[in-house]
Amino acid sequence: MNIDKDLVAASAAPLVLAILREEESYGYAILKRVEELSGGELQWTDGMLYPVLHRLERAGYVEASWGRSEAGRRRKYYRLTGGGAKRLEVQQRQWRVVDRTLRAVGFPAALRWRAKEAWA
Amino acid sequence: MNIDKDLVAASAAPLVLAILREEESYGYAILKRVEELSGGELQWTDGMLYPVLHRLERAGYVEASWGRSEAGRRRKYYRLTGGGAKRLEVQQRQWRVVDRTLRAVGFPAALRWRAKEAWA
DNA sequence: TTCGATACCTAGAGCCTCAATGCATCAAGA
DNA sequence: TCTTGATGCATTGAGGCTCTAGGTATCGAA
Repeated sequence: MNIDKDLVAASAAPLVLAILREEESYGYAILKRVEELSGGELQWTDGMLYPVLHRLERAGYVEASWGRSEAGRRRKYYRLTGGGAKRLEVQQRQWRVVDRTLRAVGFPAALRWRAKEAWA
Repeated sequence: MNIDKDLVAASAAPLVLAILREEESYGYAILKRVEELSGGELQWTDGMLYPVLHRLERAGYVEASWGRSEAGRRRKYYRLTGGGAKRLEVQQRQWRVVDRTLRAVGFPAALRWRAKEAWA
């Protein structure tokens, strides 16, 4: 599904931070994780993700370090910092406020997220 | 509550369209309605709303016409068009996809919206 | 007459996404 | 051996958006 630019912009940072809260990860894997989490509906391009990661790093919400895959490819691993965790909580609160407001004016609630197998 | 720029950008058009789906309205009243719907958490400035309304009009999602209040002040009334209604449905679907994805990665569900009197 | 609420609008700074492009490695298959 | 697809990181330029700050004007009440 095509998602509006603004909505992508609003959800990119929170989604990345929340993914890194699960465990540290790297660009390409984050891309795949987003696709998986959304049941294939969200498909980010790498060209939009890397600037987001760099911005989060500049802001101190994530830290990066170079590593390697088992196969030998270089990877840049990102970890959530303490500040990033706090930031994520703020974003969650903000998201809730907006989501509640939209529901109040007739936006339908999200359907329950079906188990992953439902798409397999 | 302060809401991030990107989240405001993402929610502004859907919220305005949804408000106009209730009934036709004008700038100042929309501002008040947003505050009311959000329980006071969202406080838009007029400087951000008017450009949004103009953009929606250019896009054909709303139509405008001048009127007057009982007291005689001039008002520009906006109505949702057929295209705007369709657009709103698309935005609702998009919002749901993103919201579900965020929940899948640990975002808390919105608390049930309490009755308006709860804030009075 | 002055102030707060009502009511509209715009300009410029600054920020962001997106598409396109580039570089490089690895595994698999022709 | 060579090519292709997946993996992996990054930047640039065009275009679009919000936000702050400002401007104009009317009405009712103090």
